Amino acid sequence: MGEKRQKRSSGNGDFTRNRVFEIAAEVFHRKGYDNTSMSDVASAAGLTKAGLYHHISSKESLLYTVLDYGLDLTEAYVIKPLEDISDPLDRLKTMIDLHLRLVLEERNLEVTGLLHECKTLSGSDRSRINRRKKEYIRMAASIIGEVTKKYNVKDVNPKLAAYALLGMLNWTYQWYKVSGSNTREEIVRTFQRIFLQGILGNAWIDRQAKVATH
Amino acid sequence: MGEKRQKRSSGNGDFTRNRVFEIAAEVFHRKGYDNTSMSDVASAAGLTKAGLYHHISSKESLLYTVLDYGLDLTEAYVIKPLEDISDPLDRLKTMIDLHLRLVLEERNLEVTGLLHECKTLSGSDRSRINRRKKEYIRMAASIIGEVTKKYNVKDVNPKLAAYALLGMLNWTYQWYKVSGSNTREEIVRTFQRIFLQGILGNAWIDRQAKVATH
DNA sequence: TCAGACCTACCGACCGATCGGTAGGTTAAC
DNA sequence: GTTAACCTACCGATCGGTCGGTAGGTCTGA
Repeated sequence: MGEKRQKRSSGNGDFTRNRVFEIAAEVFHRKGYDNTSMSDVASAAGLTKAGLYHHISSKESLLYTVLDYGLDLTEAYVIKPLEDISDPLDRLKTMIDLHLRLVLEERNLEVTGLLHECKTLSGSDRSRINRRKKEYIRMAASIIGEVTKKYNVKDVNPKLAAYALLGMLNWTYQWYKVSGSNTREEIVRTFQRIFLQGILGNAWIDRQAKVATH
Repeated sequence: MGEKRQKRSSGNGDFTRNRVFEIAAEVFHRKGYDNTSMSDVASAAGLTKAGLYHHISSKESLLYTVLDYGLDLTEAYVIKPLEDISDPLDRLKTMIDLHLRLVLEERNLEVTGLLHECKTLSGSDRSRINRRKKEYIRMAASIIGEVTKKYNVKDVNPKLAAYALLGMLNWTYQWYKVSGSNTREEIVRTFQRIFLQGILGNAWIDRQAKVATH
């Protein structure tokens, strides 16, 4: 947001367009999508409404772009890095870490926070977003399933556990303040402990004891 | 919702008013507050807009009433019953049970689900709602603190744990379907296990073993 | 090199629709 | 006849979106 205002010229279309997306994400997050008028977005971007509409086609498409970008972030910052981790428990532990770092980062929070209130999207747009969200849940449940299998935990439904975990992680946007008293590291540590000890029990406790003596 | 349409008459004011609140909660929940027009609420209640305004003073006050009622429900269905339970662990376990039963009940979901998107409220209304919400968080953290103290758990921050728990519980409104494959009982059992074993570890496992042999 | 065609980027003014809310009248019960 | 419970008809404001037009850069050909 610290970028200098560019002189009007041809050829910097993508620059302005991306700037519009960033600003729209911030304004939508701050005021809520429905409470944000296109004039609000325009003036926050240093444009008039007509000027804004030169870059986008509709308010809804603007929201869709922002939400889709939020899912791109999730893929880049969480899903992709996990592919390199072979041990299920390490993968799950890292997933909690990366997911929290994503949603607690101020710049990303503006985007990812919006993902939970996309009722406004209609038809195909909404189902495209929902499909990507469900894929993420599926991934989480799959990791949890591998972990419980490896440690022989029988009485945990992976899908339900995934819902519990995503609730813990995503709910942070309701209470986390960057300037608050909880550091990100403390949150990560606490949530990892609650969830992993929660599903694994003794297996987790033994492992922690082993790590401590090394 | 199954109530017969009443003939116009004097003296049934409270009846109609409460009906308006219930219907407004349902419509707000289904379409979102900002996307719901007062004509929508009115026609859902079998009134015209002017007729609706005979019973309420503004759209915002209507939302406030609904949210406040949601917190009344929480107090009646969760907070009050807990006061009779002296053992901290029992109290925490029961709280998870009651909270889930509250938010998974279709009729209440319409009201409690709205509590998470009250950005629209302005000034004193919002702070009044937020105060009651914070009181609930404080209560949860306090119970957790008692439990960890009793079982000598040192490395769990009760406030952070409370946020984790409320995340698990409240996030259900994002995925729970009454007709879905998970029964309420299964959800309650799983969430109790994950959270209680998550913060207590061996103490919880030992206790479960003891209960099983009795 | 320079005129002119063409482009992107943007603006002021405006549109139809819809919003929350109201003024003032009507009906029915007591 | 008073009053609660509604109605029809309307208001000003604001919404998402568009229109015609313009400033100024770029490309092309003579």
